[in-house]
Amino acid sequence: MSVRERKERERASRERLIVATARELAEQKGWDAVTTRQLAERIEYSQPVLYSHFRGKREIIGAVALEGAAEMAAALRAVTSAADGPRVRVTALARAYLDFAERNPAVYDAMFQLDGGLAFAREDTPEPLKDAFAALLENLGEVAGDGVHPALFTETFWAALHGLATLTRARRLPPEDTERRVELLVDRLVVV
Amino acid sequence: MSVRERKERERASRERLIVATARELAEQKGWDAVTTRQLAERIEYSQPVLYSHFRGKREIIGAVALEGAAEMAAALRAVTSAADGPRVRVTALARAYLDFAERNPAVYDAMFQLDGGLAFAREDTPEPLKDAFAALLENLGEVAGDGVHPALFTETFWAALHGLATLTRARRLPPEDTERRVELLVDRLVVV
DNA sequence: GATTCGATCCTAGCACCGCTAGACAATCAA
DNA sequence: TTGATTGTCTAGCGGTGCTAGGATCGAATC
Repeated sequence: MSVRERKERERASRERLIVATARELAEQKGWDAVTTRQLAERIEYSQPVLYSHFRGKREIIGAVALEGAAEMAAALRAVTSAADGPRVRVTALARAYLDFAERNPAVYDAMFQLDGGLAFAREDTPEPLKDAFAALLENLGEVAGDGVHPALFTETFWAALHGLATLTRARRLPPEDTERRVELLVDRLVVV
Repeated sequence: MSVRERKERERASRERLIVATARELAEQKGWDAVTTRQLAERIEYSQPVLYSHFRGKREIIGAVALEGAAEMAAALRAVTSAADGPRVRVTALARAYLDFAERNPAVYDAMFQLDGGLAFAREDTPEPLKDAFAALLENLGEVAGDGVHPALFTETFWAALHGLATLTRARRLPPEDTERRVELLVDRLVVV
């Protein structure tokens, strides 16, 4: 059975290569440049190989999104665990969120802008997505204020961050004042 | 010169037809279905005719975006002028904004998600876009609170609305609680 | 009224896209 | 060694945005 196992390992390894390469290509040249042909050439296999791992391009985007969600959750927890006081934590959280979006625009798009075929806010939502939301909830729930449901507050705060991230990157908002917008958001929304 | 003028009128009329048809098609079947072939067939001309009016698909999206911006500005002013008291006005504004986004998803995408080749937040920004932002600023500036720049406040509030609109439509947020999220946003952000 | 000539529009085609059928080669079991 | 199975590739389908070049048509001139 060891031969079979080796093959399975190799196959899993190639799948990771596909996802990593798609991500890399997307960050370098944008998702438009992530064509099945380009991707196949970069991994040095033919196009149909991609379809033996994923149903199509959509699923590849979804895989990148899941990878990104796990990273984002880790990044958020890293900064919030190092901050003490709810107010300081939330500020750090907001900055880390926007920082992640800015540093990984393609991954962020895969998560929240593109269609990766993933289900959000449901029971069958993939674990990494649930966990990323949980990372937000952990820090935002405690500053929701009396009578405001923690999840609802988290959703609203998240939406505001998402709006800042996307409008800024789409050049709809000038990037200079991002920090002041974050401060305003935290000042007004957070109840300490 | 009357012949020339008639031709110019017809040409302008055809241009409006292209934009209106693109918008209609986008709302019916999504922007992916707005291909130059589909569009050409619907207006009953050949593909190259499109390129005698617009540089390419991007510019057509841009034209739809401008049309949408003018409409949105009008819609926002319509509801805010009928509401008295800053607080009530802002609530009405927020609802009208999200309502516009929900009723005209393709137009909203053209304005804020897709690349229509338009410049935002600059001197050379097209007038309809400036005016749509102005419609927000008119109502939001007065509730920014002391020491907070009206434009900065408007940008932040807008970003929050944009986040709600896009995450909800992309099924990242459950649609049921939209109203409560808006209330929370207005409650916390607005200073009366 | 016939004829030129320029504007206008269409046919045909380019290089690319996502995706897949079917041929082929490599590997395994008997 | 043979036969079946698995894996991968080549080639191709119908689609995309966009454009070159020829046909057509109508206005202006003789």
